Amino acid sequence: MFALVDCNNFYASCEKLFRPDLATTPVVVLSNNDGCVVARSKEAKALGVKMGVPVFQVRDLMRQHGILAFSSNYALYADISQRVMSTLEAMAPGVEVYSIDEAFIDLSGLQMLQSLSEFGRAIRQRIQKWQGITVCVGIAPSKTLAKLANHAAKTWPKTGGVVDLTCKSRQRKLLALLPVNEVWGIGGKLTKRLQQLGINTALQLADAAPAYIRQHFSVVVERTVRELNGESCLELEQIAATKKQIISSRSFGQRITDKQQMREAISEYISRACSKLRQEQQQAKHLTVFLRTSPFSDKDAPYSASKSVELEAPASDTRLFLAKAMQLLDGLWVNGYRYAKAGVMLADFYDPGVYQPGLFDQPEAGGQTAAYQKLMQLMDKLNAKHSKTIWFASQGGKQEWSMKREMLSPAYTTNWRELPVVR
DNA sequence: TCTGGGGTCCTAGGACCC
DNA sequence: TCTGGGGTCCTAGGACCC
Repeated sequence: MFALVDCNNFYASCEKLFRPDLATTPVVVLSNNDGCVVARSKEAKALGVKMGVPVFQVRDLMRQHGILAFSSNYALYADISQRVMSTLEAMAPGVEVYSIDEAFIDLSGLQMLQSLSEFGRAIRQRIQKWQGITVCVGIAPSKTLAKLANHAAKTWPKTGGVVDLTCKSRQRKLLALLPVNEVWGIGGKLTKRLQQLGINTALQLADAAPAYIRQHFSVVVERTVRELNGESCLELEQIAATKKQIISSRSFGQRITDKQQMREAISEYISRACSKLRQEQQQAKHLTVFLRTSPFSDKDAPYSASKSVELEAPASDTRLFLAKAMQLLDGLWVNGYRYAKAGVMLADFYDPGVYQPGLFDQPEAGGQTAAYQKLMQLMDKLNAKHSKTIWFASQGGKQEWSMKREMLSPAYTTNWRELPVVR
């Protein structure tokens, strides 16, 4: 038995947390670069602001109704998220942190102690009281059903924010009400293809023969069908799997047309990616660099390209990756385009020390020495206290291309200088 | 003028092996 | 006239998630 705990309007709720004056104000949170709406308070939803819409398309609507916008403040959201998750971890032995605002809980065994809906309500009350964040709880015998139960808890206030789908007949009642695209794992493309087969509701998908679905789609969709029938196919994953790739990329605050600026941006992304890599205690053997113009502009000439390189041996040395990335950039850069975005990707990971080199391999110059390790450790340590204490000259100082964040709220809980003040 | 970022998994098809 | 069968590995692309 699983519970899915999901924070309501998470980013928007975080923004309101230290702003009681905004309790009933419609609020939206924007994506990086202040580009799209990625979260909406319930007031903003009611006014018809759609998820994912570019801000410039709803500017009038926002002005008209006094909708307040915030730039993404990940330092704040990540910290509040951690507090919510540790509250959950204190209440149940098995917790899988699934995303920044939701977690699955293993309920097996807990039934003996109390009713599951009661447990759901207890979670809700405690997080409301301790973190000031409202959550909804869905309870069911499979993760996919727990997701739907949570959806129901969010949709119908009468439920009090907790829905228990233990009972088969309640499951079917809910499934009949929901269109198939509400099911976890069924996106736009699959919805279309399912509809062509006459499958429109979640219940119709649940009642399809698994073999038939396997034949027309894939094992993934087959698993979804089984899960919808209460057969648990997806386990609780408490230990986060080691990453298989690390991407660092950003759209630019303003278009880049100058190669030197692009070198700075790529250097910045390499530096971030390598520091993440060391945090994971991994080494990477594969590097990709990509850049592109805006896919939305119809008057700019489009250009998108990527190049990759294999290192001779896995590494996590920023300097080594910087050098390789600059070589790749030389092969990618074409004068005359207005570049909108670039990024780097590290892949093909190894635990330090396990890679078996080829007989004739030369270790990359400056790659794996003890001195390098000390240098990187020192850099990481300095930057952990205050990010950007120390950086590579190639990352640039002014970073004129860096992302727009014009409506950023304070890092209330993670920066001494930005603590909320009570007067 | 202005449109996010970071991931995972699966499949099909080609290359290659014996 | 008639030209195999079975398998692995890798990659690109597609789909999904939050």
